[in-house]
Amino acid sequence: MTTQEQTFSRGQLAKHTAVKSETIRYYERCGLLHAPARSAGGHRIYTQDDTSRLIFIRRCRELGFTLDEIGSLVELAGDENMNCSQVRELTAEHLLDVQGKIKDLRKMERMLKSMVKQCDENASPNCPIIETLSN
Amino acid sequence: MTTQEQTFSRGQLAKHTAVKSETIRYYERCGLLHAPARSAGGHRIYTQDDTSRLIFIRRCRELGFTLDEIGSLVELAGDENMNCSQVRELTAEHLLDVQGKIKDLRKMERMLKSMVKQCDENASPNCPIIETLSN
DNA sequence: ATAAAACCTGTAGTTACTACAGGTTCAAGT
DNA sequence: ACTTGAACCTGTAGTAACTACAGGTTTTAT
Repeated sequence: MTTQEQTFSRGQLAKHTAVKSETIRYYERCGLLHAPARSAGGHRIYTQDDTSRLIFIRRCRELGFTLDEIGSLVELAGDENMNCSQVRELTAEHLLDVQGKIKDLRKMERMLKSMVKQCDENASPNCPIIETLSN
Repeated sequence: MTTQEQTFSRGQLAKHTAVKSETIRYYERCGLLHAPARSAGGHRIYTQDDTSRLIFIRRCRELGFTLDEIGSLVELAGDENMNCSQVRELTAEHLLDVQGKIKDLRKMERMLKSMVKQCDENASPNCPIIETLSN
């Protein structure tokens, strides 16, 4: 007796994984998801495995990994004799990336804050924000 | 006697403003820069005014404003009876945007840091990063 | 049996550029 | 005056990660 595995339509998979159904199709085109089985009428049929994989992908996206990076992670995750250090390296590299972005944004934040503040304290008819931007 | 104003080719404008020459063409297509005068042979001829405007645009970009937002800012800046409060509002809104992004990135940073740390402390053969991502 | 919801495909739009290809003009040196 | 190489011209396509159609087919529920 084979275990009867649960299957899902694209819409159902979308609900279970919180990934939009159009995005699922997109991930298939990108090669992040395997092409699934099809019904007689041509509708995609997904399995539990697809659910796990898609949730994995979604988590990675939430952490800001690019689809390319996720491709590598998925591959590494599925590798029998997986090299944990490669995963660590990929993650550490991405962390640096994120930290770089934070640094840039904080600089913007400082500038913007000071501009708004200047504006609030301003009495002259000239807009201090425009002045700052024009120099 | 009319003041002889200095003019620039696209490449020269690019050098003066630190904006790439292809980008200048792009900004013109977007309507951020006016279509400039042309030489007999069809080359663009820029003036000091274009320089100022482009530097303004570059500063805005450095602060993370979108081209749409910059369009509004440029317009407001050129308005005789400009409403400073509109500029302030646009800036304050953008500041919130930036702060939101920082918040998101910091969350990612925390997660990624903890994943890398787990990995470093790990002795088991399973990769803790992959485990975390798979749940 | 019917009707609505969900699905199918392929394509085009989004942001802010960047990178050609294939041709023309300009500036400098001889 | 002539030549040559750099800079310019146009239009189009590519990037990332989706999203949003249009126009048609299948499933599902009543």
